[in-house]
Amino acid sequence: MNKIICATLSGVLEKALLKLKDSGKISFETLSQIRVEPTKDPKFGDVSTNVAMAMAAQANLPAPRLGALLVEVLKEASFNGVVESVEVAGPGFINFRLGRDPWIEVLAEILKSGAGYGKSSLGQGKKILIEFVSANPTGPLTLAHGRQAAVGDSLARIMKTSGFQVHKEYYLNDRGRQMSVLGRSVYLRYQECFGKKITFPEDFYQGDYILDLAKEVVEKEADRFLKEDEKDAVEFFSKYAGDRIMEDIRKDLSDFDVEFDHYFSERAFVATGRVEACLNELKKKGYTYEQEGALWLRSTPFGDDKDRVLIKSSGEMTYISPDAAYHEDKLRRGYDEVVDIWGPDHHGYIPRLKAAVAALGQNPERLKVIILQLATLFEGGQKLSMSTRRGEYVTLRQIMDEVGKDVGRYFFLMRKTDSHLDFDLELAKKESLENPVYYIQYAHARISSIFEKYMRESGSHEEIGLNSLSCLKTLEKEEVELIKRLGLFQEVLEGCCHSLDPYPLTDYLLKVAQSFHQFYTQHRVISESQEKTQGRLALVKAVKIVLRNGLGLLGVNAPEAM
RNA sequence: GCGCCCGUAGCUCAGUUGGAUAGAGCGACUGGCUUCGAACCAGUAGGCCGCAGGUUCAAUUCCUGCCGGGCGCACCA
Repeated sequence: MNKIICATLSGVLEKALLKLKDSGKISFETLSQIRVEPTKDPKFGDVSTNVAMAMAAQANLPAPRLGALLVEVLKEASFNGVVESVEVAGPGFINFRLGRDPWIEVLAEILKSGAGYGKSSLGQGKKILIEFVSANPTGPLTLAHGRQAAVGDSLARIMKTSGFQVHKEYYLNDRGRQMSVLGRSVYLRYQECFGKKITFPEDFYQGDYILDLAKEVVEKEADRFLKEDEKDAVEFFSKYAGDRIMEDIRKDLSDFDVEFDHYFSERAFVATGRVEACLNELKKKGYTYEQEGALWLRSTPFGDDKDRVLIKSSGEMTYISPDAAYHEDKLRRGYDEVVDIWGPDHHGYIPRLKAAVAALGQNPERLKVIILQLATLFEGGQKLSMSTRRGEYVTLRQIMDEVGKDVGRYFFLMRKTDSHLDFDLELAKKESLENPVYYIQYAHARISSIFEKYMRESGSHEEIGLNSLSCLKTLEKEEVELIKRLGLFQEVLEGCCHSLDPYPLTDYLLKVAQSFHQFYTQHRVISESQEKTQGRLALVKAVKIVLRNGLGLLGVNAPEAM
């Protein structure tokens, strides 16, 4: 909430403690850190502190007794109308109840900042590179990519708002074995189109889209690849299929409101010779050795649990070679922190990559990996099983078609990144109270409708603004709760940055909507009293601002009407 | 076997730098629209916070050991 208030109060508390010490009523050596925090339950007042409990042992007094002494001193202090009452409760908490003014200040700040409310300088301009999705261009984006896209993009938006410079990157794995298998898969289907008998290997891409791509080529190029050399043909098909699939991926992302600043091509990167240079550097530093025809990285001294192969005995690079070079490159590009979002199946890869990066002379601490747990799709309590190999999976496109972008994004974000997510399609499709997205959007639409009614009936077109706040002479319980909630916005965003997880914001917005609905059913905004009406319009406008800004960070629309 | 994640209400989950009587949504039950959108609100029922120790004024939270579930431990990516 209002940090200034908390800081002021802790200053006052400190003085009170010293005063008690001077008067000989208590004794202590060092002042333990004073914490003043918003309460979670209004019956404990608005803000509370644990000093009495923290200092009890030193002062050699029971906490409630020390609390009582402090309250006595505090009652004599002047708070300039900020604090209404102070009392000691429970095991020794000192609870403050605030007067009207601090709450009006919170609203003033929101109305003043408008679309900028929520911005902070937490990041101090630190440069962050966040890499996510990075799906191989060998098939459509799936449910799992959808969650990554939602988390990565929303986290980037939140961090930007919190004063970080954020750059979003997609690592395009457009070379290597996978691409060649893709090319071969399409090539086989192509031959099949001309009635040629083929056997389609199990580890090739099974999905229907492979056949679709083959048909496209038949249409455009007719049978010319039947005559061509297989190697040339496969090369063409790899490139063609990869490019076409990538087009679809970009379209999917764009429709999901996820825009990358940069698509980083592995093929182009390898072509620069940087990967080789890194391998040479490792050799030169003596971090490699040859064994059984392969080149190994001595990664164990850097915290890995075994050494890793960089170049296979076949002469091909393993995945780690270009990946280590890529991460070294990212760290050298001048970012303070480099964040990756990976699936849980890659978590074992973290020590390996960090070791490689460290061997290349970069500080592995600057590399942060978010392991995003999987999402399982449910329909009416029934788990939908997926198998990429069999070509049975649900695509992000299907999700968007079925539930829409707003619901999709919100659902992907409504669990911690650490937690497995059950995505209930049936619930997501419901346009009812059970669906949290509608619950929040409904609050926003309701407020819009209040303004519409007000404009219509009063004929006024004046902006409701700061000057209306003075009309709020007194505050009802529900109004205080609502304002208190609104004031927590920045802190919630800071929490998201700290834990690298947009989840807390989804929960917060739900609570803002709840506080609003509670207020709404208890009190009327537009009433007989001009003054009350003006004041409450200012209040709900502030609610609208927070909902809109918050939803925007999640990539969810804030509709005027539903 | 080793590593990571998760065990909290019937179900899905919050509870992030340790705080007061452990919360929310769904489901169940009860009540509230002549009034700004009832896509809403109020109330009731429902708990060995997986188990056992430890750290301290205070542990769902931190540490250790077990139990149960998921995932990983490649010259795959």
